[in-house]
Amino acid sequence: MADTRTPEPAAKPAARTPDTTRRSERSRRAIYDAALSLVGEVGYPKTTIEGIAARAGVGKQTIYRWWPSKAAVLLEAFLDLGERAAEAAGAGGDYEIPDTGDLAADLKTVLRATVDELVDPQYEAPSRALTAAGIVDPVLGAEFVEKLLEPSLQLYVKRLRAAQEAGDVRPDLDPRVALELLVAPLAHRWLLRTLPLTHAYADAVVDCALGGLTPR
Amino acid sequence: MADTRTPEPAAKPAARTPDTTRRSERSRRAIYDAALSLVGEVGYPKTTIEGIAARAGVGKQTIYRWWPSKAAVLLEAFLDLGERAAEAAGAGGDYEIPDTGDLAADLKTVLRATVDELVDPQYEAPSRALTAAGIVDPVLGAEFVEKLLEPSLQLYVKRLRAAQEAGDVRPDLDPRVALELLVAPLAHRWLLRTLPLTHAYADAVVDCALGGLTPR
Amino acid sequence: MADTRTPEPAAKPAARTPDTTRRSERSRRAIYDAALSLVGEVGYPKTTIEGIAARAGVGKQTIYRWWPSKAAVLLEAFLDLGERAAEAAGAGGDYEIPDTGDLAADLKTVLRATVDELVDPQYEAPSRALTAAGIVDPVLGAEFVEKLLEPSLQLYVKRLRAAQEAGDVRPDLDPRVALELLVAPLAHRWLLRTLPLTHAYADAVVDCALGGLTPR
Amino acid sequence: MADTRTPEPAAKPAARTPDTTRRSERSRRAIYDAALSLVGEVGYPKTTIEGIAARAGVGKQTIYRWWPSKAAVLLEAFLDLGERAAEAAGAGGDYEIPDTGDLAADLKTVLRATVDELVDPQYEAPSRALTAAGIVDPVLGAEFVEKLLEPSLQLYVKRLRAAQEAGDVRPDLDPRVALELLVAPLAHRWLLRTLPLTHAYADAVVDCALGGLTPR
DNA sequence: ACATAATCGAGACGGTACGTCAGGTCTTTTT
DNA sequence: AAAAAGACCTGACGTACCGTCTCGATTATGT
Repeated sequence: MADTRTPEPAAKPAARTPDTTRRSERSRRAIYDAALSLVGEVGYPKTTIEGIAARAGVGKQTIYRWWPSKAAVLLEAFLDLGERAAEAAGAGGDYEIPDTGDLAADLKTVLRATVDELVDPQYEAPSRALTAAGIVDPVLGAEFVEKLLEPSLQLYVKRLRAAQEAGDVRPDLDPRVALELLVAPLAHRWLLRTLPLTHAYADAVVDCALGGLTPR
Repeated sequence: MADTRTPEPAAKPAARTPDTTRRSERSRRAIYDAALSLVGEVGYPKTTIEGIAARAGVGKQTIYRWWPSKAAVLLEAFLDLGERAAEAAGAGGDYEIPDTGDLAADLKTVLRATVDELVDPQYEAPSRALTAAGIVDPVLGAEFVEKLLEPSLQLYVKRLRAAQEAGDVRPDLDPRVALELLVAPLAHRWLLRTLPLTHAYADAVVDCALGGLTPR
Repeated sequence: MADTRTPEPAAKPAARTPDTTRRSERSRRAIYDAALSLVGEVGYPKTTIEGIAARAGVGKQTIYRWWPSKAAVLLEAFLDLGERAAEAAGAGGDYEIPDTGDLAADLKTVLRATVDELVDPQYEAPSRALTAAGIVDPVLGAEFVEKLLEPSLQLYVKRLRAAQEAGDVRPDLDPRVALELLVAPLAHRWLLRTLPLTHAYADAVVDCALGGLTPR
Repeated sequence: MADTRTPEPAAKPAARTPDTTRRSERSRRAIYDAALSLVGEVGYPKTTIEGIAARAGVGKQTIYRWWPSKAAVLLEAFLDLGERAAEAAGAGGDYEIPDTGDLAADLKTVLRATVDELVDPQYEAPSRALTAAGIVDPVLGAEFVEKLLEPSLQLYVKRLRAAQEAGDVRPDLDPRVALELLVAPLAHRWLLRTLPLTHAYADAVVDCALGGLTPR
């Protein structure tokens, strides 16, 4: 969508900018599909560009022409997967955290859904792979955060701001910090597999974060 | 003739167990050093087993004999680094979270130290690499958590239990959940580089987690 | 005490001379057997010193102590095989080409036997391997010729000299040249597999060599 | 061309057939040169595929793609050397044994030339290596004989047939047997280094073979 | 008879080369 | 002009052996 616009008038003289208008949509789709299925089947490290090209019925150069790395392919494929899922599910592209007036309940709803998504076997392999790649490669990591993570986090910022206005959250708090108190524990358990990631845990995190550790 | 008799009652014929007593201490040290320095210099993905062997002045087989993978080498090297640092620093091998009676202050002290360690350039590359490898490879991840992470987390459990007895923390809380409220946000920022990881952030997390998000 | 004296007035200080009297006969036998059987089974190039040691139930060093190379092991093993065969077959260690007075018949008898030996599957693999190794390595080749080939050739020299005295062979001929006219064609066919090596061919060679190519 | 079609309904899935038309002539030449020079310098056993690739400035895979073994590379390199030498020397690609009417003289001419070639240091190392490899490996040996040896031998067959028609050679003789009486002794001395290989020896073999061993 | 010393089995070690796999570039032909 | 195909150089993979070396544990004399 935003894809059709050339993202850069290319400052770099060495930047070989292939003509986006002539790009084969068929190939791109096939590459996305091949990349995701391969990561699911054999894991990220054993997924190779040659393998993706072969399964997609595509020349290697077609991949190298449009993506700088295996991780970049997977990131785009994953974004595309999300978009397609969004299109399929809801008409509107934008999600919101519900605001029923009951902050705790709203947060539990959302975090439970997050738990479900994280443990969904279809998504797990590629998102782990992507996260791990981003941890090691700062450039990829920045893109990962910007395109995939930050939009979701902004939803929390919005909901928490509303809660502050409603008097449900202390007004002096930075919503960025608050949000991380809610989201980071789930991410932690998922990434490091320290303990099982369940709905009960999501509830406990919400209660604990809202009420604080100290007695009242 | 001797071939026909099973020299081992073991089931797995593939289990080649080299003789640990004959192992060369010199080689092991050299491999640890080479692995850590290479990861620091060229990054984890460009660190190769051949490279480690070459820099350590060691045959490749000596690495393959004792470790199953590059990640395993690095994990052990990192553990060894920790041990040596511990030996050098303090006489006793055991650390504790201080207990001055002021829980918030104690936690801030520890989390600030954690921040310092995470951004220490010497440790950053290998620990990122290791964490990322553990995220993708469950076996390695389990080992990483068990040997490196869990011991640290237990210190929080202990300190929080003490705080519960002292009435500084709500007695109904699971210390594991509480601890993650404190630790996970730091890990989150460090791993995903969403926002800068500072002492101020550590303090904010402690205040926020102890006091809770809702007004009192 | 014996250690302090240099066991050899030799120039080479590196000359490690193991004590032959303490040598293990069991090991030597086992090494011979292992070497011959391995060459028969997997061929000469895939026969390794480690493999011989393993099959013989012997340490690698025991081989390196007594032989300079794989080829040397095999050569000795082959010589030993010949000796044992000789001991088993005839009482006397010395062979002779029969002298019935009929030179052609005597030569045919011997050359037919040679054909049989060359195509014997048990001997073929090791002797091909040995010959090939000697072709490439002059030192080994010299030993091969001296210990294995030359003794046989001397039998022809003797028989041909007798034939010259009896007036059956032209007196001006060099027996060395004459002998090669008889033996080399067989060796040629065997080594290069140009055409089948048969009794009929042995007979043809004898007739042709004795009578000459030109009409009489 | 027929190569590119046929995706193959064939049974063998292992049959990887690279596209000959896209082959790099530069690489092939470089590999031939590197192989021959290395064999000349360090000998056949110490010539490695890695070494050939390095000297030729070629990837190892480029060798493995087109040849099954080190020996096969050398064989082709040697054949190519012969072809180039032939092109350089004479216009016509075909050689003949001269027919001056004096069979003995003609044979001596050719066999002396053969002697010269065999002791030529440039050719000696690779041809010994090739011969030895062919002795041990029947497949290679067959190719060696067919492509390198047999064409030369056919020249003898032709000359000997002519001699038979001219009445210089007994008409009942098989030219294949006769030819081996002439050629094999030279090969024997060359391969096994029993005695020096000289022009005088070539002459003696011719005289002896033509006249026969028995007195006339 | 027993201490002495070399050989023995075993196998870890620093290396070299193997044959394979994939990366990323380049070229050729097809669409 | 991009795409499918795939040959090419590069370099790492993990394995197999090389020949050296160090370990106890046998032997096997030679005082």
